[in-house]
Amino acid sequence: MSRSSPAGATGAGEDSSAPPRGEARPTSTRDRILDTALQLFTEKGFDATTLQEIADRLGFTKAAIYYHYRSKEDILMALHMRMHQLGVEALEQLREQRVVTLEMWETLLSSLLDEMVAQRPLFLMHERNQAVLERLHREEHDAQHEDLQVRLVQILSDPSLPLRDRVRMCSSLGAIFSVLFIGRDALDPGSEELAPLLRDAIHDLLAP
Amino acid sequence: MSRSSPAGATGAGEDSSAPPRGEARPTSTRDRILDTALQLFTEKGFDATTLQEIADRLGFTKAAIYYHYRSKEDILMALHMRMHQLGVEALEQLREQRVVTLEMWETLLSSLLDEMVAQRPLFLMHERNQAVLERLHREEHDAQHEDLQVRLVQILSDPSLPLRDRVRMCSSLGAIFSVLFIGRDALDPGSEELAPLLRDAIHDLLAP
DNA sequence: GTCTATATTTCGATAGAC
DNA sequence: GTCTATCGAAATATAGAC
Repeated sequence: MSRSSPAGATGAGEDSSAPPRGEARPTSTRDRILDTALQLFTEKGFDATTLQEIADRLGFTKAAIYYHYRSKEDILMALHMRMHQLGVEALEQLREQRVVTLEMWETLLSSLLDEMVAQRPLFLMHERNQAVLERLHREEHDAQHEDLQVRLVQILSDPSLPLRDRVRMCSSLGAIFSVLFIGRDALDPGSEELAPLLRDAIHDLLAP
Repeated sequence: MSRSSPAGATGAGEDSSAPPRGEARPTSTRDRILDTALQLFTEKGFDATTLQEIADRLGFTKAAIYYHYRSKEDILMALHMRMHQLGVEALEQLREQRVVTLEMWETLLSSLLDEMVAQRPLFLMHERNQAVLERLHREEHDAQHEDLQVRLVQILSDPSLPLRDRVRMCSSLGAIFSVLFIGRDALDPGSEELAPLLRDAIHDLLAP
């Protein structure tokens, strides 16, 4: 408990004091661990990934990781927080809104789509490790976790909206996920044509 | 290798000789293990579930499970096969089809929706354990696994279809998943109103 | 078919040198 | 910050009695 190392007591909080403000991003070891973990957690799943493998891929030993993170779960949480932040920023748009209209939802999904395309690996990892992440979630209700998902459920549950509209809001969200994840081997997600076509589909779905 | 027990060499094949053809389904121990595993794999994930827990919940010991299944993975595979069978039957409809039209896709999704509603726990487990299942998949290319997903990718990749249509086919599939899984806490999946509304949404998505 | 051990292995985590 | 070495805790799987 009395260490003077990066693995400090913040749990999984991203180090907000991004220190080396340079041009050729030095990529801290801490971040390199995160990147490698992201790959492996996605490929094999969190539980099936060992710290040994992460260390091997980075060229040092398992023990070194513990200088940077307190536990394996901490690494996962750090990744989760990265993504969580993106989602929170997206939902920020409709903070304060009493009621969410179909138009607002469409706007929201449009920016969410951009973010997901840009950060697909992160979302993919999340998708493929739902069970573990939800377990960690349960064990950490201490946090400020008015989580993303809670807010989403809140919106989609709003009884002042017709069920029809809520079904379509949910469906349009699913459309994004399916094209980026289910269809990731069938529809080239890098293609420039894809996003506009998906936006069109979403638009049709949300038309009154 | 020379056992005379149910855990025989079939790997994970469902016992196709459904023996006790009675009215009050005796529910074999083999099936009860499967049901319990389904619950736990969904709640906590495959890796985080121990055979001990499964046994506890069933009221006998870990060792007894090994009489019925050769390994923990075998249990997962048996569950996977249950679901796989459903998907194969659904896709059977468009076996022989040179090209899949939007109309055919809509019909397919309609029956898929029925099946998914009826077997939601099974699909939910699958959704929440993608990483493990894909890993097992890789290690078992020996099987007849022209898997479901392969066939799906095949259809959604068909270059003779406009990209626009393929995006919408994929989106409509995602709509089902999202309403049944993402929105499972927001939109009561048991509701009678839900399926028709979802079908309407899918129809709009697939309109030419 | 189910039990009581027990073998075996793997992996997260720590201690302490450098 | 990274290393070697090791501890300790599961958890899968097996052996053999009942």
